[in-house]
Amino acid sequence: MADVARSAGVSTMTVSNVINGRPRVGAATRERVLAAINELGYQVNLAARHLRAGRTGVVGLAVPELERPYFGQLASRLADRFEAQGLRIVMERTGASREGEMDAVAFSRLRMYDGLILSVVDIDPAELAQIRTDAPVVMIGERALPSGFDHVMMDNVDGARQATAHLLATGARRIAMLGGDPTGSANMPALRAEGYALAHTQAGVPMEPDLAVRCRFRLQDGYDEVRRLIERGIGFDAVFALTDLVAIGALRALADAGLRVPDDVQVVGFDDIDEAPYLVPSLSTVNPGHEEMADAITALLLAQLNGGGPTRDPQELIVPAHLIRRGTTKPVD
Amino acid sequence: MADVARSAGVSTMTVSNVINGRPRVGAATRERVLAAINELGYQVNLAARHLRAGRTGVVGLAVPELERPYFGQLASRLADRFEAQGLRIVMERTGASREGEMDAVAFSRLRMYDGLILSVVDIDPAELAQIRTDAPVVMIGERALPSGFDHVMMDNVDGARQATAHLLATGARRIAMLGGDPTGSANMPALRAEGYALAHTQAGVPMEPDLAVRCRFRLQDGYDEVRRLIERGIGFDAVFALTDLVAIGALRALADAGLRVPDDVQVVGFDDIDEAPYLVPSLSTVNPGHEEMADAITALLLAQLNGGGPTRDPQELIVPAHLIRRGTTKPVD
DNA sequence: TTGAAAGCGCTAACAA
DNA sequence: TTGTTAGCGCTTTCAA
Repeated sequence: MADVARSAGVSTMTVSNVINGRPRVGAATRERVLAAINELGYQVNLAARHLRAGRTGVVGLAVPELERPYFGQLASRLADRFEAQGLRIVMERTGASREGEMDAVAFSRLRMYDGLILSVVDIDPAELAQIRTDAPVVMIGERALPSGFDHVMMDNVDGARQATAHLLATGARRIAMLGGDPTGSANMPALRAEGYALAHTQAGVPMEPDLAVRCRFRLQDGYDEVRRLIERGIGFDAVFALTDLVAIGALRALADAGLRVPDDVQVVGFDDIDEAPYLVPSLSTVNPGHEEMADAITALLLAQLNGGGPTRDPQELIVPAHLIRRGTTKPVD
Repeated sequence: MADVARSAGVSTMTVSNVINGRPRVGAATRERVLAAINELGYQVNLAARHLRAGRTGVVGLAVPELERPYFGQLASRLADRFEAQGLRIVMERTGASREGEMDAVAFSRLRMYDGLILSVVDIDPAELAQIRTDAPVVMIGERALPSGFDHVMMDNVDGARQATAHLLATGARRIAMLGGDPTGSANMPALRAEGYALAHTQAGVPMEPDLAVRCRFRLQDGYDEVRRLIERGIGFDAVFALTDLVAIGALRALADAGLRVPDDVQVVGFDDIDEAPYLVPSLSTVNPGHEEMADAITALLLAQLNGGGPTRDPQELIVPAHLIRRGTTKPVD
């Protein structure tokens, strides 16, 4: 900028004024400055501007994995909303690890982002609470954490309960659950497992431990675990997959085994990803309230941004989930 | 930092040394500084550090849409590679618009990113060439552009040719093409359309203009266009979808119409997204060389980063594509 | 309408 | 081992 100023025979301040389109600059001066900028190929240094301004205009979205459809679709919804406010959304991954998640918080604390939306998976609630940050942060995804952060959750328990209840109502009695994590307590698999158990209790149907299979959230995992159930001769008449991706893998394994969906085995997923209605048969799944979540996240973060940090008491919001009945489940009798 | 220094009774330089783990600091001093940091809740300001260092350790990946599986999966591959080099990948969207793409370049030029990977869709080649930037940039996605940037492409023409040739070899004679853009010349749809045409010419099979349908790359578009073809009574015995997402939409429309795949209508997609092998029937598609592209992109960008900019002549790389035969196509006789 | 001075928070280079 | 100085590139404030 100093070069430009020198070349145009003005002060850096005038250059700054021209660049930022501030009014009180003479036309001739402006011309000269613009010419110099052009000639020298000058470009603003944002790092410096941010240092000065104390803000970046960027909102970070940190998710476990960049390739999970759910997160891509969430990012897209958030980007729509934040762009309308003149803010950029950038997405990065934490690798679903404690470190990655702490890193993301650190990164935003460190003023690269004006605000951060963090999908927490592996971080310890106690550890979270310890983080001292005055940077705007909204947490998403898991259950109520005693963390002191704004927090938007989907209703994992009730969504899973609805899915399982529907399967039971359509006559299923042996429902395999793919992805349940019997160990954790506040994490997503545990919550969805809770809903699965709740529906069984409410319907007075006993659960079979062999049918609760722990697995990760990839296509391959759903496929492998269903195959394994079949090979082990463990009979089941329905599958509740903890994510749609797992459900897609399961559907493939069922087809390979010659089992018809939904006649022999019904399937319900969770997430209602964009692809769900287009599968053959179309996937019944739990819609976690996509638009409402995006709205809530946006509103909470904007409130913090405008308020200069987490001034209010931390908000906790649970967005209602609802079951979408499609082709992989039978109609209720 | 000054506060910390004052509180610990040392200079800011010593604080800096402690924070960055530099060796020559007395143990007692270090303790005192750490205590002060802790007590004051001090956090480094990265904007300042970047201003100083002239680099950010971040590589930007700008793609048309965050929710397209292809890009999520590409991002994941790139993140693996760059993280191994101690660099963060952050992903943002351009909206497939000229402005968005120019913005992305501007943003990186402006030193928010050490380097940028840009998936170009809508930007004008001439305009691109004009951009004066000494920031490391690698372009991906489209055909050779006279742009002066490093550029990694998939082999759109040959991939489409292989897909179409396979359909012709299995007996298909009326192949609908979904997504072809008859107008553009250097863009992806046009290139894939070129491969489609080439295969017809080589096989001596005439093309039917009604079968080349222009559409966008969403699930819904594939669905709508196939429905429309059927409603208009335009017969076809195969579909070449310009992306896998479009293919998935098409498969759904075929199923709705009671057409069996691959017996009545064969289908081939393009991209080989992770979901393709898990569909029922599994999707035959063109693998554009995922790993090779990620390797090439990483190598080119790292070379620029280490060389301090685009010092070499710009490189252009075309990664070979290959057809993956799965369940939506018939075996060759 | 324009400019000079000061400082955002950090660290390289050098001095003590 | 620790401290001083200077400056990265920008913009706010105040003066001309």
